[in-house]
Formats: sequence, C-alpha cells, structure tokens
Amino acid sequence: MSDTPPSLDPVQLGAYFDLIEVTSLLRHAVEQQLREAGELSYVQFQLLARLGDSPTGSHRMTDLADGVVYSRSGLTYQAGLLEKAGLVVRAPSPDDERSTTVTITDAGRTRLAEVLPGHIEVVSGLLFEPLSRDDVEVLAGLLAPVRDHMRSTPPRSAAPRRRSGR
Amino acid sequence: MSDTPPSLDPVQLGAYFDLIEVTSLLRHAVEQQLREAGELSYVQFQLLARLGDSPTGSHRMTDLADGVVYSRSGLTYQAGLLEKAGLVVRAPSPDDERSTTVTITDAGRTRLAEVLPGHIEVVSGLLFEPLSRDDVEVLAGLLAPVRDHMRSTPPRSAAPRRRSGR
DNA sequence: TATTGTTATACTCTATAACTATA
DNA sequence: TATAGTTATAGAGTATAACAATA
Repeated sequence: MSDTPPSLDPVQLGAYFDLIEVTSLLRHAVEQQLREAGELSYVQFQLLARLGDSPTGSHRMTDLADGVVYSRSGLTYQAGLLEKAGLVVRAPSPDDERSTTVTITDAGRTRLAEVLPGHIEVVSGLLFEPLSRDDVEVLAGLLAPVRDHMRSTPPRSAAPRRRSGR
Repeated sequence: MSDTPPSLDPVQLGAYFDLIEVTSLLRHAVEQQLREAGELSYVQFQLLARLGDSPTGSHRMTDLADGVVYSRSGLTYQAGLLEKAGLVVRAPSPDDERSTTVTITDAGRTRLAEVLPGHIEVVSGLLFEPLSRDDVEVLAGLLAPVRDHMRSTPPRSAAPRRRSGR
C-alpha cells in the first residue's frame, strides 16, 4: 500500500472487460463442445492435450499442476477421473519415488483426436473469424509478454505454507 | 465430415493458448483479491459493478442474466446471496409484474468501493504492466470486434457446417 | 526437514426441470 | 402460449488440511 495509483483509464477498462467477456464466452462454448463431443471438461482436455504434446506422452503431476492453474488435490481429482476413464495411467517415477508420472494412453490419444476437430472449429469460428491474419499476429504479440509477466510474477500451484516471501 | 479443414496455424494456436492462460491466471488472482478484500465471488462483483454503473442502480434480472453468462437459476442464486448480504434488494418491476428489478444498496456501493482499488491494482499490475498505452489501444481494438461477433452468434450448439473461403 | 502426492471433507457454483405468476 | 423468475435438486469442481512416503 504505497504509491500505486489505482486507476484504469477508459481504454484499459474496456480492454479488460472485453477480455473477460470474450474468454468467458469462448470458454463456455468450448466446454460445451468438449462435453458433447467427448465427455471432457476443459481442465481434462488441457491435461490430455499437454500430455499428448509431450514427446514421451508423460508428465509429472507437479509439472501438470504448474501448467494448469489449479491445486494439487484438484489435479489428483482430475487425474483420477482420467485414469478411471482409461485415458491416462499413473505410475511412480523411476528416478524419484515420490513423484508420479502420468502418461496418456492410446485411448486418451483417440479421445483427443475425436474432440480436437470440433474444438478447433469452435475456436476458429468464435475467436478468429473476425480477425485477419495480421490481427492474430498482433494479438499473439501482445499476449505473449503478458503471459510471461504473469508467469514470472508469483509461483502458483505450490501454495506457500506459512511465510511466503511476500 | 468431409470438407471442413479443422486447423489452426501456429500463430493462431499460440494466441488461443496465451489468451486462455492469461485470463485464467488473471481471473484466479482477481478472485482471490475479491474474496479477501470483500467476500465477493467474481460473478457477484460483476453483478454489483453492473448495477453500480447503471444510472438508476437497477437492472432487471433478465438483463443481468444476459450480461453475465450464466443461467437464470444461477443468477437467482447469486442475487439471493447478494440480497442476503444486504448488498442489493429485489422488488417486482412497476411496469411488468413478471419482472424483478434488482437494485444496489448503499452497503453494496460501499462494498464495491472497498473492493475496487485492490481489484484495479491486481489488473493493472498483472495485465497492463507489460503493455504500453498503444498496446492497450491495439488490444482493445482487436477484442471489441471479437466480442461483438461472439455476442451476435446466437446458437452454437451444433451448427458447424459453414466453410467460407480462407 | 522439505517435497510429492493422496485423501477426506466441506463448500461453492452451475444446470436442468418443474413450478408459479403475469402478459 | 410465451415470458420472468424461483425452487428443488443433483452433480461437478475446487480448496484446505491432515496424512504418508520418499529425498
């Protein structure tokens, strides 16, 4: 509580509101598509996509928790659902017995492939339709630094127990 | 399933992912701030802010439901919470007996004022810090048409049949 | 002791459908 | 009949804290 003047000019305010509104609507539409096309929540889709992107098809729980915003117990819950559905498997990590390695299964990849086209279609039709190629490039150029800034600011998933340096 | 080429180029994909990630992190931070500073969920804050912005301090339930994405029952639930907390009042509309008019109370305005500085500080520090004034203007210029487009797209259940040129 | 992950639990939120009442 | 809103209910998702196991 020092010298930060808390105010947003009208342009900032508009950008902020539009950002929230746009992603809210987009998320809503995408979640519906994922649910209908493949019985997946958005978080589950993100996890599957992340695993599918990995060269090994695997990630440690902690890495997934850092990538996806939520808490560890939340990740355990979601990973449990995915495992129950046969889309991933969990196994102790070879190098560190404390860690759990999550790996996407063939069924998981299949499910991902089933869902992806519709997903892309929604995003394409809803988000990118009114944007030219140049627009998209500009947008990407604006968002990347913001993302980096947010990522570098506070550690997320590992909730600091007691005194958290700040 | 034939002529729809569902694909996003790398730039689009990056923009999409960054958009989701950025708003996810932002939302998370903002929700925490709102909760700590004023016992408000984000939806509740949006409702209060919308009412506070109105010249009359009032809106019909339907208008609020249209503004905030969720279902009517969800709005009833949230409005109930706000009313229980004394931040809004509900009354039958004078002109249309079916409608309910929601009005922000003085306590609601006070709460809003308590929460707003911290809210703006979070948004400012997290979203706008890495962006210049020009950047923000460009961003706003990109988001506005997207928002309009999304708002004007009525049903998105299962109508992916459109392939215009690209 | 610190880290990784799980479990138990409690709670918030959202959606669906049935219902009331007004137009 | 159509619209506005509420209620009941059921389910998904998240966070917190306590816990066990490994480093």
